[in-house]
Amino acid sequence: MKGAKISDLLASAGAGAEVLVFGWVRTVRNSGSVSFLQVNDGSCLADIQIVVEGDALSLLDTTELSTGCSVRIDGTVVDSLGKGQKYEIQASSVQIIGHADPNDYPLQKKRHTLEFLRDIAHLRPRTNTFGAMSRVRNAAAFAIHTYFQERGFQYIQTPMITASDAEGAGSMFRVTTLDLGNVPMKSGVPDLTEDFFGKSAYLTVSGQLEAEIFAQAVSDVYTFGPTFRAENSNTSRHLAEFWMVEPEVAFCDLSGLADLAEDFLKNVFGKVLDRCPDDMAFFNQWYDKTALTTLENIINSDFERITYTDAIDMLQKSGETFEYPVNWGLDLQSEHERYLTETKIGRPVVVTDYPKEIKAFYMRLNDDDKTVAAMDVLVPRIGEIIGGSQREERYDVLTDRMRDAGMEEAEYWWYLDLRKYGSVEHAGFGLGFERTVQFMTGMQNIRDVIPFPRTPNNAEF
RNA sequence: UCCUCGGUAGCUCAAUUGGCAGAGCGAUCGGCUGUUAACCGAUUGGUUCCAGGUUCAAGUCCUGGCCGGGGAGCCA
Repeated sequence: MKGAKISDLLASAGAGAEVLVFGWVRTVRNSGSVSFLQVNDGSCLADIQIVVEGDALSLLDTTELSTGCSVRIDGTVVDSLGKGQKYEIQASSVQIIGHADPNDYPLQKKRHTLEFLRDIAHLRPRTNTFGAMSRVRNAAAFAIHTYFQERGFQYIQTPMITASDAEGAGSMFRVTTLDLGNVPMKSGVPDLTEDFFGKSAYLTVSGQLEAEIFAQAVSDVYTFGPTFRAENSNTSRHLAEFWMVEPEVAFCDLSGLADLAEDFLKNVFGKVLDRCPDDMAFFNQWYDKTALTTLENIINSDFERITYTDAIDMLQKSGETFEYPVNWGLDLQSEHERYLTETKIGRPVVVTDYPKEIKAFYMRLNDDDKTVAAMDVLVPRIGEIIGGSQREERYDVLTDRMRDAGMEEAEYWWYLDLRKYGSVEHAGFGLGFERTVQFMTGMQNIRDVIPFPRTPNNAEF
C-alpha cells in the first residue's frame, strides 16, 4: 500500500477516508491521554496533525517519538476539533520508522538562522523555509521548460567541459586528470599533451556559443544547466556553480529579444505564484513583505526600456551622489543599476546599446560604430538578472572585433564558420536561475536558494 | 581579492571601565483530559574560534591565523 501525499490529502480527501501517511515528525505535544504529532512529507508547506489516543497511544512509546523521527501513520481523516487546521488524522497506529535522538538532532522546534542551516545543508530541506524553497525552485524550473516547449524552442544540452579558454570574462575551473603531485613537464611548463584532452580543458562558463550553433540550424533553442565561475566572489549574489537558462533565437534582433525576456519573466513569475501560493505567502510573510506585490506589479506592468546613453543621462541629472563616477563609456556600477530600477523607475528596466568597449566581442556592432546591441534586465534588489545581446552575424565585423579583443581567430574557426555559411541575425540571453528564485522569494542570500551552494572555500555535501 | 562587522552553552544572544561567564529556547525528569513554536515546575548545561603576547587579573586589550555576515569588484 502506497502512502498518500499530505498535499493531496489536505486538498481532496474528505473526512472519513482511511489513509496511510509517511513523513517526518515536526513537533510532538503530549497532553494527558492524547498526543498530537505534526507530520510533514515535503509535498506542501502545511503539516498534518495526527491525533493519537486510546489503543494507538497505549501501543506507542511516546518517549521514543521526537522531532525528526520518520513515521508511518495509519488512520482516518476527521474534521479537526481544534483550531488551526480543517482536517486531522485520527491514528489507528503510529510506527516509528527511523529515530532521531533529540540529544543531538540539530533541528529544534524553533527558528534557526540561515547561517546555521547552511552548515547542516543535509538537514535543512526538512525546515519550512527549505521545503518551500525546493518547491518554488521546482515550479520555476518546470515553468521555464514549459514556457519554451510551448513556443517551439528545443532544449539543447550543451557541454559542461570546454577547451576554449576565452569564452568571455571570468576565470574558469580547470579540468584535468594529471597527477598534481607529479605533473609531466616539458621545457619547464606542464605538458598538457599528456592530459586527458591533450590540451587545456575547463568547466563551461556559458553554453551560448554552442547554443548559437543549434539556433542556426533549428531556429529557436534554449539551454538550462549548470554553469561554473572560478571567480573569488564573496557576495550574496554569486555562486561558483549555478544554473543558467540561455535561449538563443534565430531571425531575431535586440528588440525581439527584449520582448522575449519580458514575456518570459512575467510568465514564469505568474506560473510560480499560481502553483505555489502557500510557499510564496510564506516567503512574503517571513522574508520579504513586498515579495508578492512586487511580482504581481511586474506581471501587470511593462518593463521600462532605455538605452545606456539614456541611463547615463538620467544618472547625471539625478542629483544623487554616487561613489563611482558616471560618464559615458564607463560601465554601470551596482549602485547605478539599483538607483535606476529601484528609485528612478521602480520596476524592471531593460538597458540596451552599451559602449562596445565594455561588452563582449560577439555582441553586434550598431550603426553608430560606438555601441553594441546588448541588453541587461535590471530588477530591484538583485540588479542584473538577465544579460543578453543580438549576436554579430557579419563575418568581417566579427573578426575585427576579435582582433581588437586580442583573440585567436583560429580557435574559433567553427564559430566563424557560422558567419560564412548561411549566417542570420540572431540573439540570446542568459538568465541566472538562482537570482530569479532569489528575486521571487525575497531571499537575501543566493546560498539559500540552491540546495548545496558552492562558493570559495565551500564544497561540503 | 579589498573594505567593514562579528565568532561566548546544542540554538539565539547578553556580560558596564580589564575584576566570580549569564538569560531565553532546546534537552532531561515530573505535572497537565484536545494541543497549535502547547503550557506549568525542576534539573542539565562552557577549551568564551585557534596560537602567541600585555597584565596581579583577559570573553574584554595587542599581534598573527581560521571561519562567518554585510558591502565592493567580477558577473548571471
